[in-house]
Amino acid sequence: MGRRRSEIKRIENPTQRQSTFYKRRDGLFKKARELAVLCDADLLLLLFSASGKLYHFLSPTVPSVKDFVERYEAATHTKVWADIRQERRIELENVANMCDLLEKELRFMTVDGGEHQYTVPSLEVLEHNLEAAMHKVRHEKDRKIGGEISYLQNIIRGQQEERHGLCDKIAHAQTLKDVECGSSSLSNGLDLKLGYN
Amino acid sequence: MGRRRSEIKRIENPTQRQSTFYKRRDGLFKKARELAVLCDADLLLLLFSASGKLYHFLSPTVPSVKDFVERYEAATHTKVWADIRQERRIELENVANMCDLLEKELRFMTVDGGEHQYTVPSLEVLEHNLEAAMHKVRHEKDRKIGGEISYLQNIIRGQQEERHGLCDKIAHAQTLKDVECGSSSLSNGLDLKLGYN
DNA sequence: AACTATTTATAAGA
DNA sequence: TTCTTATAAATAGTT
Repeated sequence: MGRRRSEIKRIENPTQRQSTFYKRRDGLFKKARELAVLCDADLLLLLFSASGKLYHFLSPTVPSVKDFVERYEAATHTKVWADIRQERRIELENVANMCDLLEKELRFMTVDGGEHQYTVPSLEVLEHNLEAAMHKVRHEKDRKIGGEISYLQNIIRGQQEERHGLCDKIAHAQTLKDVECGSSSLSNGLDLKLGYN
Repeated sequence: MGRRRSEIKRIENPTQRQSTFYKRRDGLFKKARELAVLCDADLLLLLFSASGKLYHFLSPTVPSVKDFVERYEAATHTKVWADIRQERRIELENVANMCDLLEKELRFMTVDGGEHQYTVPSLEVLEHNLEAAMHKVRHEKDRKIGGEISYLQNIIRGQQEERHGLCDKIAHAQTLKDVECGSSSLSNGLDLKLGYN
């Protein structure tokens, strides 16, 4: 519909192609809207220009692209996102299984009841592991307690030293006092220097 | 474009609506295809009739609906499936975290090294748990071994009884033989009846 | 973007 | 449905 009949093949002239794109794009969207309204149909139209620009139309009755594609999935039984979901599901199951295993093992090791379905050899492995763990825990505890004790001992030692120092000072002060009281005051400064430096 | 100018509003007559739907659907798809070819554009057109029937068109350059919607996502920054992915990711993370926790705890309990970041009280709890678990494992082992022993004992007992029976029978047979050889054959039947019933 | 000459789409009718 | 056809609408080439 125009001045001349046009073949349906790619328009090589970029200016002409762009012009035609605008006109026909508007026409297409208009037709899409009209169809939706006139015939009570739902439609989604996504359009990328050659330059990558996006134009889209969604009939007003449809809330979102997601809902629409889900409807499409349901209609075609062609699960658009099935692979992603599948991947995720498998990944999740693997982790969950691992988790279950660990939890089961752990539950047996702690106090709550578990199913008594262990064989004697596996129980012996468990016993061995527990014994090893016990030693480890005890060692760790001792180390920690040891550390705390030596920390406290250090504090005490420090305090004792401090106290010693104080005692000495007090003792010295006492001596000075005694000296001061019982002798001449001439040799005071000298005495201090000799005895405490 | 027809015999008369038509308003763009829902066609109430179902027959007419259906007819118009067919015509305009064909027109729309034709226009879509032409636009794609003439202007080198990519487009996706999903259409549901009022009765729920699906018609779709995907420009030949685009391999799938999924790819197209992904392109749409990239263009709009409107993550169509973001929420699903998010949900899954969170779910997965939760399980993985739980798994890590359990594994860490378990690793400490078994032989390999872990980070020594436990406090003394938590080590005492661990020690207590391990002791409890140890008792449980030992008890379970004993129970199993006990069970197997008594099972074997039963078998032995059975075999012993069987052997006893056989011995008796042999002894009896011997007796019979002795009697048969050393006495008259008159009282044979009576002897048997009295002694072994 | 606006203007037409033309082509194309389609409403109504068969 | 599908075809026909009168007419409305779209648009190619042009300005």
